[in-house]
Amino acid sequence: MREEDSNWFAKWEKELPSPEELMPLSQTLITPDLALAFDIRNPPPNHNHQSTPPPLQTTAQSSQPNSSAELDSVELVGSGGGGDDGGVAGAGGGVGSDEPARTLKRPRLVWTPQLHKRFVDAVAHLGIKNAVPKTIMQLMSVDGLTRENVASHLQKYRLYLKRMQGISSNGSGGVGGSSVSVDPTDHLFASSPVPAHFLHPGRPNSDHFLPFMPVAAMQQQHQMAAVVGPGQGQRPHHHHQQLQQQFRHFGTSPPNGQFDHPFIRQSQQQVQRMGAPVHISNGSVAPPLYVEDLESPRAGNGRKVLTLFPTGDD
DNA sequence: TTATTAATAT
DNA sequence: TATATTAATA
Repeated sequence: MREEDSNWFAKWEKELPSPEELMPLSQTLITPDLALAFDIRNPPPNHNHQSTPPPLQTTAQSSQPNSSAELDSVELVGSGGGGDDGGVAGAGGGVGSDEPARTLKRPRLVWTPQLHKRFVDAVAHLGIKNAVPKTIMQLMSVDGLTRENVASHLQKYRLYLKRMQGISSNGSGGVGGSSVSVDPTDHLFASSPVPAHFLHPGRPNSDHFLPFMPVAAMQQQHQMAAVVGPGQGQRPHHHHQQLQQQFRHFGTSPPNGQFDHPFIRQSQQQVQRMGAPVHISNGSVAPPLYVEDLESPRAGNGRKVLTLFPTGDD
């Protein structure tokens, strides 16, 4: 009975990111606006406090076919609105003179599977209870991520979870049968496993045999700005397999559906991240790490997009 | 003040 | 389409 719970719990825990994965994995999401505002173009010296991981990429990820440097995180695609170019004016040109860095519009954030995974992991760690935008954002430790970003994503994610709950007893063997099934829009969410308790929050005693989502090989977007122009469909994707196993876990929480984390304390403003040297918009900002201008990979119409990906695995 | 949600905008 | 933004509400 309970052991079953422990079962999935252990299973799930295995997938959880280790502290080492979580902390240092801070993504380098830099808002171009911020960068521009600071007029930074080169990476400032890394002021580590003491034990910050160095050069990352410890694993056998030696090959980075990316000739464009190890730009591993940010990618912006210019936009303008297909066919419509008159939108630039205004603040766009004035950047640099004033310090509108405070009220600049950031480019759209692209939720890559990796980023989403961090999101899910964070929520899993926090428990549904504490999984509120602010907290999630803090736990994620992603540079440049705003509460709004998370809130927006969380909203959609919750809807997704709700949809998933709807289909519990669906044998759905028929391929050509009914409809309930994969929504093309759920691909992103499907790329990350959903903790069981997410689906049934108030059901500690459910010995439902969880069908478990086929987390087999899912689609994976490579580093590519997912920009789509109006009329231009973005269909073809790259298929890749991703498998990252991690061990090590902390947090001894009972499989009750929710738990909270002992650490991650937020006083008021100063969030002592476990060591993530990330600080961004929030009163004082430390110069971002680095920015790099990349040419739009394939922006049909050119929409400003910000995509960040982690040190990933390929 | 933040969180949540629906509606709406880009 | 995916994400942002807004407005209303708790």
